[in-house]
Amino acid sequence: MSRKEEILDAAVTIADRDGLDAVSMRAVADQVGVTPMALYPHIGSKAELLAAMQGRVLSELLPIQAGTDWRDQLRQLAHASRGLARRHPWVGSLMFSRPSVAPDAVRVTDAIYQALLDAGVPAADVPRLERMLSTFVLGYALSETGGRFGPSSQDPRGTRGQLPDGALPAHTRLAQWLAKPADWDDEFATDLADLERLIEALAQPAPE
Amino acid sequence: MSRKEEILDAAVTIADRDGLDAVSMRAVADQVGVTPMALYPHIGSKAELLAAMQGRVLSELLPIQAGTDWRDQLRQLAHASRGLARRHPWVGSLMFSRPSVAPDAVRVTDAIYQALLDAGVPAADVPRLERMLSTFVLGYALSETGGRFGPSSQDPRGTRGQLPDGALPAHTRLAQWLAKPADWDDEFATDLADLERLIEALAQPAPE
DNA sequence: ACCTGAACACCGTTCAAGT
DNA sequence: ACCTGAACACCGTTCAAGT
Repeated sequence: MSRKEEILDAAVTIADRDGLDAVSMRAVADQVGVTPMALYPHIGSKAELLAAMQGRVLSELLPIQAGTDWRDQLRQLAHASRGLARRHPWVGSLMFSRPSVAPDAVRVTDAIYQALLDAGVPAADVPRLERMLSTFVLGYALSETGGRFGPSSQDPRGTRGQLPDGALPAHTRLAQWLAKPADWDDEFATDLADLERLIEALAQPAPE
Repeated sequence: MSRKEEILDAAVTIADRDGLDAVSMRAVADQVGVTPMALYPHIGSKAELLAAMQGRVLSELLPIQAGTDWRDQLRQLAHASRGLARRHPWVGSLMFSRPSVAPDAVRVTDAIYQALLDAGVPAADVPRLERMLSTFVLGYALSETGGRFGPSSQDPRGTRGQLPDGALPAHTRLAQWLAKPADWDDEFATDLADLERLIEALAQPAPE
């Protein structure tokens, strides 16, 4: 194992255990058993270290088993991406801050393109639709791991007190459904099913 | 203007101009003309300062003009949210890290609920669909401002060299459409139109 | 080539002291 | 109540020096 891989391993371990903020050059160096400055020849800078960490965990999405059904293919990739973000809760925020150009990341994009082509989506719409789907999947995963879907996101009881009566008519009408907590697994699957129908609607009758 | 508002103004000004990383207690204190420790009685901690900044700029989405058409309503809110994220490029990352429970943010959610109810979406599906739509809109905005849609996100020519020939068959097939840069305004509008159709598909014939 | 150690210019926050 | 100033335990990174 090269020193660079050793450094990446240490950084990922720290991020998984203590969060991205705990990944300091000093902490990584400690874990490796070396002085902070010894990291620089191998990783360049902290920004490059973060990019390399992202590339490394994205490889966990591979290999993609070539399915015959585009629906299975997209579902598998979506669930795998969400799983990845749950195993490495820090990766979501990194995904939005740079293009995913690591070779393994581009392979994943290619698989999504292929699934959309198989579905019969016009070639001109494929790149846009890939961005839309990955934006949703990454956004959902980041909402879960980052805290947007956290407690009180559904039940704004505390907030309602600060607002005049009747300021939230739709919340009142939906009180019954806002009361019970969401099942994030179910919701993700249902969202994907809706998006699958969106894809079908865009597909042309003759897929080739 | 209270001291707290003065502090929030200073923090937002710095973040808009130099990015979120430039918002340090020391920098904000400097801008206000006071010592760093003088901020604490007013804002509690840096984490609370960030939350307050988020709440403050979200208020720019108000007031929501009650439109008769749910389509107009959703489109306006989506474009306004994207515009907000472009005026304050730091807000996207904050949105994903905590529930939007500021009173003004809940008003926005209520307007979306109302639009979905007007569209005829079953009440049981409304909260889920609101989360799906806002996840997409916020994710799209963050992709633009954060850098995910940045250069080389579409044309992975550099990466392709690192991969064996034929590793990216779908990219090859789509070369023609991947070559020309995307128009992010157009793409956002097209995505919204697709999502509108998704909403229509979920709507029941009798909206009441 | 690879690593160390001191230094620089920063952080958020605590604490005791001033008015 | 509001603010200051010194201090503590951190940052990322440069630089000169060692092997």
